[in-house]
Amino acid sequence: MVTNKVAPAERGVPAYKVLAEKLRTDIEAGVYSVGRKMPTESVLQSVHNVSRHTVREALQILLSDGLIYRVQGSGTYVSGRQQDTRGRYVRSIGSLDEIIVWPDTNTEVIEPFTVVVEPSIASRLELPYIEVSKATVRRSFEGIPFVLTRHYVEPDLGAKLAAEGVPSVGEGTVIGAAEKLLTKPIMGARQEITAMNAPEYEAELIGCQAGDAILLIERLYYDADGKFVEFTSSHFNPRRYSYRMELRRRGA
Amino acid sequence: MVTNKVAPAERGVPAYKVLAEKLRTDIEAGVYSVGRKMPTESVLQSVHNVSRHTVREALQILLSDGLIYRVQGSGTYVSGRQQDTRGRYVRSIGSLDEIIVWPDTNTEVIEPFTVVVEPSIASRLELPYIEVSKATVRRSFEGIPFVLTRHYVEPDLGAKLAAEGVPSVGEGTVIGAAEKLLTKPIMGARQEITAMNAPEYEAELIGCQAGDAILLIERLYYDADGKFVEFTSSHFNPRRYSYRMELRRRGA
DNA sequence: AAGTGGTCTAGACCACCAT
DNA sequence: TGGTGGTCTAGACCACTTC
Repeated sequence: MVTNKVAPAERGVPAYKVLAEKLRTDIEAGVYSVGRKMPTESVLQSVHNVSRHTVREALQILLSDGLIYRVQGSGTYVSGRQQDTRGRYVRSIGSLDEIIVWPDTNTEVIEPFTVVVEPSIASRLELPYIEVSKATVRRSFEGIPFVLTRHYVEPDLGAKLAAEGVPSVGEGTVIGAAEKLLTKPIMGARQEITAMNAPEYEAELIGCQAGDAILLIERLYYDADGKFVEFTSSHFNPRRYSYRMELRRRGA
Repeated sequence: MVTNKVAPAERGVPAYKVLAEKLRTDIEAGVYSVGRKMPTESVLQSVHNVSRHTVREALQILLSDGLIYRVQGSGTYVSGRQQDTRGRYVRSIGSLDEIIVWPDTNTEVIEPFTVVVEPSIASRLELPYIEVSKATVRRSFEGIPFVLTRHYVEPDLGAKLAAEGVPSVGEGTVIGAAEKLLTKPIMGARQEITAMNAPEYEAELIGCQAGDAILLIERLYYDADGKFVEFTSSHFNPRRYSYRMELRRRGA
């Protein structure tokens, strides 16, 4: 019975993650220069004393992060790409983690959580009734408002959030606060992006004219059980906000 | 020497991809209802007569597509959502691979690749001169046009693509054709989404009125070396197209 | 306690690239 | 032809959920 269970190098952290972190650090430190070859799987295997499978799991992480690319029969190469930003409030969003924190912006409460009757929203959250808790907030960047967001949660959760003073002026997000009150972690969100002509109410709050084209982004957050936790509907002024994301190659 | 090499079920297609496709079809056909449990790894293993590793590779694909989610100790669940695909062409895009193929739509060439002088575009592609090759196409879904796209590549590449009859009527994408002419693979794209009021020319071609809010999506594709290969600018009619994506938790 | 997904090992054959 | 990454098997222990 061969069962060499190699103890993870750190408490509770899987070996492949430890290895991936090490390689990531090496790449960012320039140990393997851009466009050049990385060590082969075989080498990594013996150097770090793990199985090939573990090596491949580590490389898979770097691959899906776009740090490396691989060519069958040839080798593994460092790929690297720079970043840039300026002007408008540009956010690069590729995963949920980047939404839960929303740095450098301020929240302004237009309307705290109160129960309203909105069957279509309740149905989106798959609630067995027609009431939901709704709050409206506005976010600003450098003092200039750029988005109006309506948050919808089930009434119970809305009451708890309201009791904690959420949404609150300053930093933090509603979904971030909601997660702390839940047993299951937020697992993901389904997002839909479209354009619409600004209604008067929204236009005034985000600093544009009625009829101007604005971005509408709707998100449905769900927890690990697949239960929907929050629905948000955000109206963005496109001159003050740009939705940017990086698309990466997956497997092949 | 145990070496049961199970022949892939199809010509050259790996077993895990075949299995993933099968499961995807089943999910979309509603064989496993939303929010309910999928078969366990152990069951899939024996039913499809493959190793557990192969099963996990297949499930990994569905996981990264957001079709399923998994809870340790509990099981695998379908996270799919019913689509309200009435008339609109709804796409769910999470990775580059889903862009390179664009099923069920038709391409119409408005203008083939020709060299034009556009300094701002050339600069976006980081070309050392001000000329670029430009082509304009329109895509339709079920016979109804919904997007007008301008493609920009460096003049050399544009000439080669033109010689191959790209863009062409029918299926296939420009970036897909371009990749075949390159030495390095397409690695990713930087994408920016915003809204604008439709100019007259675009409005007419995508079936809306001038001034209507439309979606503008710009993409800058780059290869494994980080070299920019193509820039595209697409104007979508939001009533006929919806940009949908799944945001997932990364590390946790 | 039983069952599920998460991690890991050892070893094999294959497809492809470089020489 | 030898080396590299791609695919696959068999089996093991672990962490966690569920009963």
